[in-house]
Amino acid sequence: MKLTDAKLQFVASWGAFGTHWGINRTMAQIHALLLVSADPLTQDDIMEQLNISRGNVNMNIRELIDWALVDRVIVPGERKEFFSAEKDIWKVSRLIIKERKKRELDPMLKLLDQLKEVEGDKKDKHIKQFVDTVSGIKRLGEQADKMLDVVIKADEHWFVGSLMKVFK
Amino acid sequence: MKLTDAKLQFVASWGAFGTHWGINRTMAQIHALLLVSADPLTQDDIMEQLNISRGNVNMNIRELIDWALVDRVIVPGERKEFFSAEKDIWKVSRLIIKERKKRELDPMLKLLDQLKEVEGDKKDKHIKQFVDTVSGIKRLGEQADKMLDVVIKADEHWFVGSLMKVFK
DNA sequence: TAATATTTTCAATAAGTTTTGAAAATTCAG
DNA sequence: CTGAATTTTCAAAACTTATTGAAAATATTA
Repeated sequence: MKLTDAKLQFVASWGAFGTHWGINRTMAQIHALLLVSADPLTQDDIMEQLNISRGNVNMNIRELIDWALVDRVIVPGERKEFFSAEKDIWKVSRLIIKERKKRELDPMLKLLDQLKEVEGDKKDKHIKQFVDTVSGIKRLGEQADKMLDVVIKADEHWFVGSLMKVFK
Repeated sequence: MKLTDAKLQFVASWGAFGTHWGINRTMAQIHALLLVSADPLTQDDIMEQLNISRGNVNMNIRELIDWALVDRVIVPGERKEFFSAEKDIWKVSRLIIKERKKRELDPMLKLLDQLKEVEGDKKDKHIKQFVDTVSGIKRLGEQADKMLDVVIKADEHWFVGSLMKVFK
């Protein structure tokens, strides 16, 4: 397979993949394109390669910068802005985990804490089922939370070396 | 907070949560409702409690059964079908991990394998960047794959006991 | 400073996804 | 078997989300 086709397929698949993870298709595609590009690209490069509008590129690039997955790059002698993706894939995954944890897991744990405080007789089977379910999810979430904190702080070497002993 | 309100809020939040994970809002809401219900419910119960149409309930229940998160329950003397959610939340999370791994991670790894075989001079910086990125993602994916396999097979006791020693 | 290039915004529109509801199919009791 | 209850299907409608593109804002050069 030729490089151009391989890139196209990678970008398309990464985009489809993203949609299963609550990430907008174009954002994932732009990210994929920048990941496999050796040099930084301009908005026009991205517009052209992905066949999308300027506004679309602009908004999604900003979102990627927000997630710290993409950086603005100054190219001396060039007036346009260039963009480049963080290439260390372990760092990328840590950035994504960190952001999603903050946006999703943390608020969910806060809510579950409140819901446990439901009024009524804890012996009543309907109350009991509710409290048990909510508590169970909370315990699971807290374990996930701890685990993700460790992963976020780990580097690849530690991760593969130390953690993977457990996961033989 | 009263049980009825707490349930409503749980169902609504779980639904919103689901949309960040590529899961349709109603499917997540039905799942949430069944999780906190002490007894199995019929399609009519769910229609009434969530204010949604019969067709909608039917399609989403089928999807939940597909994921093995919900079971049809026969209630003796009743003509209608009843539905009940798997209540062990650790088992639930393992079922979800298993299914998403199969549907998403496994195909992605297969694709990455093909893309590594791109034609051309591996010394060329554009080829190199592509191969390096794809290989890096593949390595990450393989570690995740192994780790998830262990988690899928683990029970809560092992998980909390043994894994959490690593994650002090 | 003015002229020009570049980036950003956002209302309108398009595309994609979910939901409805009524008709068709199936199941079940008598 | 018959008829009522129940479940399933799926085309059309409603809703949600993503995209466009042109105008406004900003930055850069001379």
